[in-house]
Amino acid sequence: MTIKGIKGVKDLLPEETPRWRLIEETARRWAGLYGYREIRVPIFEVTALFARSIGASTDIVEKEMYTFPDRDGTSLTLRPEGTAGTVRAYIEHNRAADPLPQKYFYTGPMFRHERPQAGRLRQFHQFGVESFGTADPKADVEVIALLWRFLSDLQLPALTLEVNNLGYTTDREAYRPTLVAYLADRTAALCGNCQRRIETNPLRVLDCKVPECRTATENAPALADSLSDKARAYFASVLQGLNAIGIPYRQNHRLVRGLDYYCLTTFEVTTTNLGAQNAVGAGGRYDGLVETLGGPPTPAVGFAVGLERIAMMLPEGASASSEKNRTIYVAGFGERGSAAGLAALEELRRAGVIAVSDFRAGTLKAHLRQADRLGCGFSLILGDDEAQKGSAVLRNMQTKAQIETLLSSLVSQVKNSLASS
RNA sequence: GUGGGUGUAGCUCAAGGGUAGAGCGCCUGACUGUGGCUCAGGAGGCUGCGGGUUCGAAGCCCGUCACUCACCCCA
Repeated sequence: MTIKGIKGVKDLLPEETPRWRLIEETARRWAGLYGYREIRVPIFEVTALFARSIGASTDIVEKEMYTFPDRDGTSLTLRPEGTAGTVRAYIEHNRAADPLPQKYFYTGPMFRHERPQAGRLRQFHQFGVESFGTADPKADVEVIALLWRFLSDLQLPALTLEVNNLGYTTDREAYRPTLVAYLADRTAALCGNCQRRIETNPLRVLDCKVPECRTATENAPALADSLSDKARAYFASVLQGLNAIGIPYRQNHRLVRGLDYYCLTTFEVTTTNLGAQNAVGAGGRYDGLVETLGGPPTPAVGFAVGLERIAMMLPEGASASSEKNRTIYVAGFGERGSAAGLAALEELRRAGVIAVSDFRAGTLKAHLRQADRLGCGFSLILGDDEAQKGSAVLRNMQTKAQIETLLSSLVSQVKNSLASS
């Protein structure tokens, strides 16, 4: 029995990595343009970190974490998301004491033990940003703008931005009983899951996709109606900011995030063709989290996007710039020719020219076939005859034009040809 | 955790009880030092695995594993 990869964990083969580089480079570029700096935090942390930040009763913590004991018995967990570790690092290094705006981005693998399906894996990748220490609604606007510009730049189809106001914790605590009372009156009309949710997470009932639940909650009391003036004013400023900079959004009063730490602004960007999933990225404000994890009271906003989901949506031909036509294939054959070819390869590479060869090929025909398959712009033909003369033949693979060049002036000749093609 | 679908050549898929096939890809030759195109030839399979039914199983039955989609939940 040969060893295979783990369920829900995928290899990215060389054919696909250019698409991924395009996504990652675009993400880094936009994050940089907005003044976010990269942070790299560990891929695993003490389990308690995630339990405390994400929320002990969320699905992620209850049943989806890769948790294992360290040798001394400490419970460790592969990170299921990026915010917890970033916050931990922020606190641990006392970044609050630094007078600069604390704006971070991260990218990397996350782990959740779920049943894999389209757009959902056990090891998946996220890009995310966190803005610490700014309570101004402009910080929310900035984060949303960054998310929107980044995804728009990639030309993902049918992007929609939905925003909602969850209010302050006290607002939700005030609203919860009225919602529960409303739902309790019509449990029969709700799906089984929602009947359970009345206890565990009543707000989520509003976000249920089952049509019966949607109609049943049609006239439910809205969270928006029981928000405090302060929360309303805050959210109004966020919307005003989005209007001012031309970010199109839709208000969705039913939008509820799955993680416990969100407050005030929440948002989600959806798109099509993601199978049953439709969220590419989501985020919100989480003012209480830093304090919950033992840091000073710190306002914060952030988002995360799923890189696999972006990759699924990316137009077919999209990829980072190709290097193929700038590559020169060295066809060294025959005893002296292949020896001279090896030297030429190395010389070209040290001079900054992308140079390749297939050492399995023994004949010129086989070499040129490989050059063609690799899509190289030029081939350097170097057989025994040329080696004897101290020369080589440089062939333009498109035009078939060939020029003979001395090996002593190889690099300059090749660079000239590459530049003029 | 629950349910559906699918497992046949490197890839995409045919064959629905009677010798396992096609397209693409790969290798060789036509072209002995010139790629793509064309033509001719060739290699490649315990039909996921284990049992059962049958004279005979890729096919039917049972089990099992893998992949996949969906529920749940989420990025």
